[in-house]
Amino acid sequence: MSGSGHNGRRPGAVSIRDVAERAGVSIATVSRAVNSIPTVDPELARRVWQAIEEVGYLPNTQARALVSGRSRLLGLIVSEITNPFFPELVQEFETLAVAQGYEVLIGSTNYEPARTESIIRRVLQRNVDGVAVMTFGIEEDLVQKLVQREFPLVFVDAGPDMPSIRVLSVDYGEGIRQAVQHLAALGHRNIAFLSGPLRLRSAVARRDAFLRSMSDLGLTVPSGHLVEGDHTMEGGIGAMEKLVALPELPTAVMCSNDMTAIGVLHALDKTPHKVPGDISVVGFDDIHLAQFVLPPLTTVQMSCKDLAAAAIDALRAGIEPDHPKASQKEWQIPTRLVVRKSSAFPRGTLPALMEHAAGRRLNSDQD
Amino acid sequence: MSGSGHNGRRPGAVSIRDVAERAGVSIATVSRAVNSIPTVDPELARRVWQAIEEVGYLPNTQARALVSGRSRLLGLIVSEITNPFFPELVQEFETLAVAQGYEVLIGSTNYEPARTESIIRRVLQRNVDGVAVMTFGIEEDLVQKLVQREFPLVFVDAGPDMPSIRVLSVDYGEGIRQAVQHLAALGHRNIAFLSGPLRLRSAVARRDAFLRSMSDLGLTVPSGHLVEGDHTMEGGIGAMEKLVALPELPTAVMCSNDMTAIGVLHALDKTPHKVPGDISVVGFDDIHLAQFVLPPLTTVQMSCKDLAAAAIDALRAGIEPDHPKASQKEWQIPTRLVVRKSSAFPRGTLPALMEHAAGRRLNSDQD
DNA sequence: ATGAAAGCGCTAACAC
DNA sequence: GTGTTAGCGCTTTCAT
Repeated sequence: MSGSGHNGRRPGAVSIRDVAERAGVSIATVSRAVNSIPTVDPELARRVWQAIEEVGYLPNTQARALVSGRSRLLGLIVSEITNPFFPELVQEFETLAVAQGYEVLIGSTNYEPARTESIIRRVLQRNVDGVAVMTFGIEEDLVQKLVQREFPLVFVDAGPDMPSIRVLSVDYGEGIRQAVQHLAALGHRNIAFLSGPLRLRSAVARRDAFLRSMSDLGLTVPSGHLVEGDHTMEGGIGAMEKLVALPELPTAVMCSNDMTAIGVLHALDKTPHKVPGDISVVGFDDIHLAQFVLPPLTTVQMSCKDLAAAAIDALRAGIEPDHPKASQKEWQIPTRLVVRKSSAFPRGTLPALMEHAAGRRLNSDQD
Repeated sequence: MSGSGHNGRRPGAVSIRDVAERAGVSIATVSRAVNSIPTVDPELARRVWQAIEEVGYLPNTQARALVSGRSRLLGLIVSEITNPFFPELVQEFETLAVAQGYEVLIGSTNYEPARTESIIRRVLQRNVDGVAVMTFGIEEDLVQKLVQREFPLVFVDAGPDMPSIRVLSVDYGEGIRQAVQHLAALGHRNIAFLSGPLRLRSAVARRDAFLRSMSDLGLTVPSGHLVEGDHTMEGGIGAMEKLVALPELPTAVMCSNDMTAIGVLHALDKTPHKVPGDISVVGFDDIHLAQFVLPPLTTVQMSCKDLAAAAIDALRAGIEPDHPKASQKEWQIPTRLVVRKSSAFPRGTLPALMEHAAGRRLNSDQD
């Protein structure tokens, strides 16, 4: 075994030299075989692969990264990994990244500047090839430091207009319009909206999309029916309690995300109001949990898979010099309504009186 | 700028040579200053740090790892990142690791051999310093390959008896005993158990702890009241539906994890049985969600923070030659009952008749 | 206390 | 087509 330098090298470790020696070739040939360079003699290649097998060789990623200048490491920055939406995103991102030969360095900011700072440093030091910032909000410092180093960067919704920056543009409008139209078609005229924290760009975008959809239909939203939440279940409970305390209750509530909607379900469970009989509830995100709450949640789907796939595609476009989409700057992410059981006719409408017959046809998901 | 080799070095990157040049010292001195070697002249050190500041130098982790033989990378292998327990664990693990100067390479096996295989390869190639296997089950191949390379390894519950392996020993018995005694004290005699998938060592341990606690109290469990679930909400729903179909319903149901218990809550919501009026439900894990379901879940807490802290401590004990606990092989993880609102007197018992008065005193959590 | 130089494992240019 | 070699950025001897 060749490795016996001054350092604490792991005893079991095997280097390219061990393979070369065993196969009776030079280390360059081993390297070429490993990297599938076509010009290597088939017979030699065979010997190399056999030697690799025999000694259990695995190329050292650090060394590769050092010499090639590419770490094959992708940074993924999310706000909080405890919010159920993010693990699903992380999972998809990781799966796709690994499938494409990349590793993922995850950091969650928790909206804390200190953590954000630390993540940036780590990402820089590990020399990641690119960073996807999926915080759904602007973190100014973060942008600054990263932009300055000319890292390929992907943002959601946001994005200073710089050459190294690509943007995933979520089409909030489409899904939310579908949802509002769905509720309006059922007969709802009085629809409240529980927003996310308005410092988040995406929360503002969702709220605005809702207001636009409403006014397009000639519907108005009294200011009391626009409540700011914080994208947590607790926030949803709090926001709904505010709504319930109002003299006039809306017949439907749309939420900026599913966790908020689930909070609404919980808050209403403590009141005599039934979902969807008295109040319809619509979420946003379509997290896994949404299908399993009671009643199953009607929600606007923003597919984690779409998001993750687009993020990686955009990142690679920035990383790999001759990627087909190297000059593309924007990736569109669609959204769409998924109708389940938390939305129905408002009580007292004619369709509601005919509920048994009509409900089957109009409010159908899987039946 | 020194860096202009043959490779695609990032334009903004700054190397140790740039700092040395700027400070008018050798790269060795820069290295020493950066690593706080005491023998470096204070004045020179000051100049070095100033230069570092000016050029925005960050040491390249790959190079450091290559020469030192230590990557300061910790592998964390979990079963499925979509199960809510794991993100919480990952979050804690990551926070603690970063605070202690380590990075985390996460992999989720999803119980798929192909993914497991890929994770091992990645972990080996990135030359992680140690791996925490928190899958709560044995994955034979995984153990084999990792053990063979003499990686410092941490397992939960399991663990072949090898020098490089440390074990986190979760004390399932204590928390589960507390839970069973809690239910028995309330008057329950007929307690069912919904286990996890029995191929998981930890699921078997939980079930056995339950059975032991029951027999210690002289209580028996008819075989129909022992149902195998799969640690998902869907599984909990399915298992509870089986139980409901039985001629004699238990008055309390203990579950192998919280997701199963939440499934039980959902299943019962579709029946006339009320929780906790008709049936008490107890979970295991104490995930974040447990406090927010309806009713808030009485559960056995296995603290993620404890688990993560112990895992990192154990890993470092194996990695760092003169760690105080270098020879310790086992870390104890306590569990404890957290009483919330999903457990109460069985209907028809005397205490239940006096519920209003007694419930306050005996079934208290935060009131 | 400081600098020169070797070398970690690998890739890529260059020579043959 | 293959081997030799320089060098990625850094730490760590070994001289001084």
